[in-house]
Amino acid sequence: MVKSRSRDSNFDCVTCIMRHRSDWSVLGRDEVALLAGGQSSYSYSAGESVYSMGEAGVGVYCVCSGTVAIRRLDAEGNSVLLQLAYPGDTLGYEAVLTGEPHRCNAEALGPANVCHITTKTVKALLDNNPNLGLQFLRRTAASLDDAQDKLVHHATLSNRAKLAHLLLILMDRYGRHTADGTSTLHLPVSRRDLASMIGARHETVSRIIGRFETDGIAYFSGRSVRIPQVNALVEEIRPQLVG
Amino acid sequence: MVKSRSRDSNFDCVTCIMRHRSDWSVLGRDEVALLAGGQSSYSYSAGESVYSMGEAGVGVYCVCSGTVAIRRLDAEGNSVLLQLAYPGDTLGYEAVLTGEPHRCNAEALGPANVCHITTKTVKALLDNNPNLGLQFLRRTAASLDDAQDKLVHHATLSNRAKLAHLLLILMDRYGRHTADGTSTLHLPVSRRDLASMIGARHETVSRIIGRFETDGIAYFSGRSVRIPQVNALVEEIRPQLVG
DNA sequence: GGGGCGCATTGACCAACGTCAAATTTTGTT
DNA sequence: AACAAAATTTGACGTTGGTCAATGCGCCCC
Repeated sequence: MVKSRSRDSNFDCVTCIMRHRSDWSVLGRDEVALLAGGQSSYSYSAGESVYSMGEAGVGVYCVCSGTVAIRRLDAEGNSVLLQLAYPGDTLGYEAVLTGEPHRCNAEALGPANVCHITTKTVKALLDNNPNLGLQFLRRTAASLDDAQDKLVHHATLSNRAKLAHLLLILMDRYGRHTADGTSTLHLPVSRRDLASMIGARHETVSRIIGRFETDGIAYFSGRSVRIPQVNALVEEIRPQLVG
Repeated sequence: MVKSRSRDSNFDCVTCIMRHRSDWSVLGRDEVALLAGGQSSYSYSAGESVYSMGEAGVGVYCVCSGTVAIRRLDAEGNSVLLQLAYPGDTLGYEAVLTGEPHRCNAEALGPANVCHITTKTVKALLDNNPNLGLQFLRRTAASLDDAQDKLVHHATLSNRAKLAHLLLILMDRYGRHTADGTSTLHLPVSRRDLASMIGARHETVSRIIGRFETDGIAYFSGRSVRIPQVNALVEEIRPQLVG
């Protein structure tokens, strides 16, 4: 609910390194200038909201640094963490395209820089360069694919398997491998969020963590996780192998 | 697995009524002619496959009549019904856009007419008219929104509530209201598919149906459902109302 | 430094749901 | 129409995971 981001002029699309890994990489030199002209950069600290469910879209947002959590709440106030957005990811274009209010909250998980690009600028760029729209389309299709994979997992895996799977995904971005085969991981989210990501209660996650520790699969201390054998997590995902 | 669709020349994009309710409605007269030139219409009967997971995309598909089920299978062969596609819906463009193989199966649930538009034609149209890409983007964003809603439901609702919710959604398309407030519904899918749509086992769905009948909420006979009070289904969705 | 608040852990309990198996109905095919 | 195959229903049983509640921990703000 906090919204006290502060303006930050240190980020600029023209020189932004992340731009080359983002949807905006399809833009030409002139278009990047147009982008830079319609953009403002903001600094967020942990917990600050980028946009909220129900608000009208006033533009799109591009993550320059940090991690942004995309959440949706149901009628009873249960929060589900749907996606983590990383540098280079563009957020909030659904609201701009459809004119509907935002369907999700976007919240910085830690210190983050996020650029805001006005609706007017986005529409001008989409008119100017059709490849930008196709790029958004590819990105959205990938998100849809990801969401559908999650649906399949929710339908077929146990909570234990889903947590193991989630840890493997987080390993890709937050994990470090050491020489002896041990891996460590710094979780970007709370246990409650972990629970909402796999569709379980936070008490259940606590218990699964306890069982992971007694089974020697992963050891948790706060947000630090030590995983002796990454393969052991992979094994957890198969529901039950016959024989 | 069956794939014995038959060519059918009775459908033609130029005269197709569904086109005006589809993504292709953004096309101009010349573009519709181009579309019609790169298109072939096929008749499918129940169970026939439009495309399958793992196949390379050879174009996009537009549903003219009937219902097409979009399914995904996991490693163990569990099938999850992700989406029902109706006349006017366009399928399979992810594979065309990304060059990746199809991630889902598409299968006619009953007699259906589906048009196939070649990759070449689609790419020409996308080049020609940027609005087509934006239209695809809007559609994909809507699908993503839908999938995310399902994720929230999977995380927060009981199977009973999810089945009630699914029946309400199916009512919108397959339901009929009679004068006395009773509604009837002809299910387009089997109990197994119903189960996979809500992430439950088919035995569980059978039991929930039994409880709906003893509770006087809905009466099932084959694929016919009679619902005395639609509102009773709505009540089922709230997890537990305090007081 | 001292509340106060939210997060996390743990225990006890039990309802919901999955698994296995068998019986029954429906559907499709020859 | 008869048969085979698939879908559905039902029962019995065990496990998972949700609920409620109490306690401890960590962090932020005064």
